[in-house]
Amino acid sequence: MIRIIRKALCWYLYMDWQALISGQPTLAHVPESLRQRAEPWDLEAGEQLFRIGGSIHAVFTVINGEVRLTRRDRNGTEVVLQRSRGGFFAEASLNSKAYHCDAVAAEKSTLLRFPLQAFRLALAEDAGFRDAWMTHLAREVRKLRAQCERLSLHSAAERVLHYLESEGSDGSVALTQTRKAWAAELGLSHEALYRTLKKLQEDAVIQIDGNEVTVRDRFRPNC
Amino acid sequence: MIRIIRKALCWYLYMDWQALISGQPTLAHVPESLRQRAEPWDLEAGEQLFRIGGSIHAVFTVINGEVRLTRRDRNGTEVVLQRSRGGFFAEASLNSKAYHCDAVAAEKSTLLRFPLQAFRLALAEDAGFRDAWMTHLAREVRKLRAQCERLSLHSAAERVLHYLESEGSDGSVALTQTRKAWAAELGLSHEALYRTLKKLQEDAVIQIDGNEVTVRDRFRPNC
DNA sequence: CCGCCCGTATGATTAGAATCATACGGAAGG
DNA sequence: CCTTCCGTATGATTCTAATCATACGGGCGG
Repeated sequence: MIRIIRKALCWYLYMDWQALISGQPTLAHVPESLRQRAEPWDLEAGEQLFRIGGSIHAVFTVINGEVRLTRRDRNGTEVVLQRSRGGFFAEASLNSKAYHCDAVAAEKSTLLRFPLQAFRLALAEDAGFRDAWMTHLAREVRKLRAQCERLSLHSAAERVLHYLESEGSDGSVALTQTRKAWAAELGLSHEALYRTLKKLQEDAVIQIDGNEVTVRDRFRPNC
Repeated sequence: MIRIIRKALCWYLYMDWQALISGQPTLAHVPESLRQRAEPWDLEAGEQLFRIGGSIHAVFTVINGEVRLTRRDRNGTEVVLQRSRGGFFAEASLNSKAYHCDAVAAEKSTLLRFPLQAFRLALAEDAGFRDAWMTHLAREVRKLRAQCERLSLHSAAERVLHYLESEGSDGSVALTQTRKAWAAELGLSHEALYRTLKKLQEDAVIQIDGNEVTVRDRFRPNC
């Protein structure tokens, strides 16, 4: 009887993982032993995951929804350190004893919770998982550095073109998100993005075909 | 004779490493075997480190100066993916075969060059170094995510306060860089930063004492 | 010792994005 | 089927930070 239940559970989790991996490739390398210890966690908007100073018992990844890591200054003003709409967050908590910020679900969200010790053990013992984790972190660093450079640009058009060049292949990007979300990622109001895209199209700098945005050739040097 | 030279070399490198480590704590965990294979590299302004498509033979850390990772779109416009003024850059190249961008020294710079295979070997065999590397990457991710949030803020004052809260301890930061450099990190013109600091001081929101910048208490709730 | 460069600092002007307002259409839900 | 909500889209206005200009002082090299 128990065996049957366990089988059903395994099957359920198998299905689950296939779906998760397609959204987050890093999860493909989570070893079986750690998968079995992962727990789905549903949160309502406003629910708190952990508080600053609290001891760390788990690491999390966002399946859907949004989690915000925040701090309050002594005047009570809230400062958002990080917004996560998918993937791991607070990766540095793996090497910490206590949290350095608060975490709250900004909307109805689903997370996956990995017990800290099990995660650390998996990293220590499974070389494949460890390599995947280092690769994940390195990619994240690369992506974030490019995003910082982009956000340092002062014009909306420059940010859009930087995005196409740095996130796309050969100046072409297939958008996987809404334009409002894209605007937020670019640090622009959605109105500014709509206007900029329109202008860039009119000036024949880019070409938009549904969700496919491409930088056009402008100057064809005589060669 | 060779032994003596080797000894002198070791002494020289030892001195070197102590200085390097104080600037970049991550280097403290580089194992001896890898240290011996590290080579200092001096570059003039404009000199190229590697080209897009080139195969990867080494990883680098910036000792001083500035390195820029760039790409050119097909119209020749240069896009800066990353500027590094200290520390490792292009960490993701550890897991790549070929570079995905160009790298050029933006000014006269000194780097440290680690042969790729030796670096990988050290990561695979030295658990302490590996942990330090993962910690380094995780911290970098944390810092960059906070910086992205900060750059997404639209007002100069908000960025300054966010910086004090996220990079400082208890709302207080000891600046280690010039204000011009700080302005660049905040994505502001230096003029805008000077004005904002002045205004925030006048409004008694912050207090500046040399390089020490602190958020002041404003509302003392009756408690 | 003098001149140059750079960081600091402030004023005037301007460009450009945020904000507020309004509208439309499609999807989801009652 | 109708209502509601959200993403898309555009116009008008406001506001802030970029830009240009100028000035001052300290450090460094000739």
